[in-house]
Amino acid sequence: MTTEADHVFAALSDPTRRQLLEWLDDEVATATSLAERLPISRQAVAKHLSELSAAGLVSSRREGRETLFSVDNEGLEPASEWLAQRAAVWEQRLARLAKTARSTGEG
Amino acid sequence: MTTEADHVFAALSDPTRRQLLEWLDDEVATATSLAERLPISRQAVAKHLSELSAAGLVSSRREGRETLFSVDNEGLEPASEWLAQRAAVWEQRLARLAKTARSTGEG
DNA sequence: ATGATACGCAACCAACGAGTTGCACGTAGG
DNA sequence: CCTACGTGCAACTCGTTGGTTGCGTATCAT
Repeated sequence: MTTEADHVFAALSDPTRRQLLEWLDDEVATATSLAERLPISRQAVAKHLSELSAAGLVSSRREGRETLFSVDNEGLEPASEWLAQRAAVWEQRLARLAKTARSTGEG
Repeated sequence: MTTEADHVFAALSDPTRRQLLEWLDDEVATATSLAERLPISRQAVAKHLSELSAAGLVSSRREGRETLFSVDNEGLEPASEWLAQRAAVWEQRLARLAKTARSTGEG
């Protein structure tokens, strides 16, 4: 089952892309300005932004000759949902274990 | 900055590996038994399990001629921590926005 | 009009990822 | 002992990915 979570998790697996997301939390920026703070080319950054965009994590709007990128934190939902579900299973299991321990210990 | 989150997110980006984690939530299993439910070879599954292990998401113990894999949900923390922080920034930003809207609207 | 700036597209490359097959080694059981 | 089973390791293929460079084009300012 290939779902959205694939792309979101894949997008987040790269430290450069996570860095970009963190920067874009604070400001709207262009690929060029972001590339200046990184040891890679503008095109490399543009590719990363394109992948983030495909994953629904950033959106862009053209303004004159610039393309402004902004963060789209709602896009994180598929990933955090999956994680939350895992955590739920996990905590539920712990709770059940505790319950069993209590009943066997007290009963 | 290459951190643990890299491997965790990368591990989760593959639907087969997420499936394996979900199965291993319910039971302890061998690579062979898991491969029987998937359209891929045992070795392919073993590789996935190896990657999950490297990411700290599963652990294994040898028992006779079998290798039993079990889930290690604590390994999800680096990923969920990062996501939680993003969510926090996001909500804080919304709260600040709401506050500004209120003050400019009422003041 | 000209030059500088910001962009997008395409080709190319090295490295990695997911998958396969083949084989050798330990272990369980007739 | 011998066979069958389960595993691990290595080699190989093939598509993807992160990176580069080069080029063409649109926009802004002089």
